[in-house]
Amino acid sequence: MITVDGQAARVLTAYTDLLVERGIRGATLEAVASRAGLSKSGALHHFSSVGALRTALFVELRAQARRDADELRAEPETAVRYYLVSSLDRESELERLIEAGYRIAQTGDEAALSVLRACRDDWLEALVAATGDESLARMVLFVGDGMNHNALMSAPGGDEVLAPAQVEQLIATLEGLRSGGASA
Amino acid sequence: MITVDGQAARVLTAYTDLLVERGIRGATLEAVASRAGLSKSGALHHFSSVGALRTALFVELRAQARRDADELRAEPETAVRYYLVSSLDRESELERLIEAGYRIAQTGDEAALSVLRACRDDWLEALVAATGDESLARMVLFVGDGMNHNALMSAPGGDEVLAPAQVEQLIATLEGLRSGGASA
DNA sequence: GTCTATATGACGATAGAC
DNA sequence: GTCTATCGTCATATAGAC
Repeated sequence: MITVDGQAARVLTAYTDLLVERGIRGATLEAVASRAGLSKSGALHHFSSVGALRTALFVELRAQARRDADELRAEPETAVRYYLVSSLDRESELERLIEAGYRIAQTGDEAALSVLRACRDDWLEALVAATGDESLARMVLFVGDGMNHNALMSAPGGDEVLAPAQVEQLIATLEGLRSGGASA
Repeated sequence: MITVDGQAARVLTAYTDLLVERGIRGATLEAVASRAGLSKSGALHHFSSVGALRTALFVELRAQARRDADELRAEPETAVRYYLVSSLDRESELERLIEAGYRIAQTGDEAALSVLRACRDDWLEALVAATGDESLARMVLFVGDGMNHNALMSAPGGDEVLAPAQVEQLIATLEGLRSGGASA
């Protein structure tokens, strides 16, 4: 967490984790407070309402997404691989924030949708800058979202849809489009 | 609706629509009943509980997905285009059912996840059969999911991320991988 | 800062009249 | 089949003690 400190960060982390692990219905104020080791009122001392907690999550997500897009730009050669591989890293704080934001967005929350759109635009721009090919950048973005979407619905301990070798194959195919120019 | 008739179908349609338009929080029994022109008890006469309503939605989704996969197999030449274009059709009943199922799945509902996985497996198998290329089939699946994901978070009346020309470009690129074999 | 206790409101479900 | 009325539960938020 880079936008909040101390106990507030613990509450925000608990909120994010519960959204990811149990969905909107499981991320109640009581559950969040309990995971952070506080009572409901204790948690509400740090964020004046559940709405304020959501807003804090959006700010954090936006900040981390910007950083991530900057890293993509800094290493244009490995940008495609980096974007796809990190999309699949279910342990990273950024991926957890994205997923949490997405869950909130699915209740119809306009602010969440707006933040997610802004993040996507950051990544698309960074991928365009890194590859110099808008069509390829869009495809990488979509494949990443698609892989992500599928990872989110995999069975708890079940077989992965996407074995490491298959991820490599996807990356190779997309990298092949890069110089080949078979697309545009 | 092919698995239910009459008033029950109206209730199920109302439930699906509300899930899509307002998310889990907006799809309450009262809202569903009201949209179907009934009181809560009136709606509960057709589905004994909200859980039964969910189950009916899963059955309907599964049935329509199977049909759709069969159509993919029946026309292997146009399967890739068909899959991608229909993924973007936000008005189709099947796409609305998928989205509704996905919203339920995000609350942690295991039955919903299981149905969505089954549908995805149907489509993947059908795309493999149609293209004869497992790697390409997976990529088409992911791109479709990614486009879908992005369409879901577009602003109400805002600019689309994906202009028709860009969709055509994506389809052309993926079709190009089909015979070219640059991937496998 | 953190707690307990409580007010207020929404939701799902049932009872019983028509 | 459909309604009105009501109960039980759970969520957010506030009041006030420590």
